[in-house]
Amino acid sequence: MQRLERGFYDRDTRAVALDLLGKILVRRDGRRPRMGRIVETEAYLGVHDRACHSARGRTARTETMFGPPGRAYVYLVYGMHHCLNVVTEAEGRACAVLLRALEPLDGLDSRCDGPGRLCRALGVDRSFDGCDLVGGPLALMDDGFQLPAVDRRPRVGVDYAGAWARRRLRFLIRGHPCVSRP
DNA sequence: GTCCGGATCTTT
DNA sequence: AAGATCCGGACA
Repeated sequence: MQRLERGFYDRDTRAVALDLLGKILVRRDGRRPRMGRIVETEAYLGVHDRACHSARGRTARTETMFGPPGRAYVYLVYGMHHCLNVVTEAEGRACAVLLRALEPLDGLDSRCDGPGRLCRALGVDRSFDGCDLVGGPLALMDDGFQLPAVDRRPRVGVDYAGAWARRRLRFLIRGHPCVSRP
């Protein structure tokens, strides 16, 4: 099982969102590692994407997205749920992939279908914003899993984004029971 | 300073 | 179908 390196993230965001399907997210904190397989992602394409946070400009909250690829961008939605994203492409492009659902593999007792549940299960909160996925306590691994058929759908909860809301930038493993919605 | 709406989840 | 709950961003 091999940890994904910087170059994996420094690529087209849609390619990263697709290739993250089937990879394993690991949270190490000195106890038993918690891990799950990624079954659903969404691509956010930078400052021109009206659904992407970076489209409203560079601020303290979105600073991490504007930084180098391979770091975690974590934010709070609806005042109560955290969302974990992976920064992609070259520094300054401000693109990211949202991790929406995992199939629990080890050390996880609760469901991870949905970005909020995923973060709660792994104990990820805003203190993880900016944390390096190539070298930190949060890691993405490749275990050679062969990806089955993939479906593409419009992203969830971004209806305000006009034409961008209709683009099929959500990727999921077809028919997988752990996706957040069919 | 005030106001508004959200990349959600749980409960009814 | 609705409520919880709060921060960032937009205005003034």
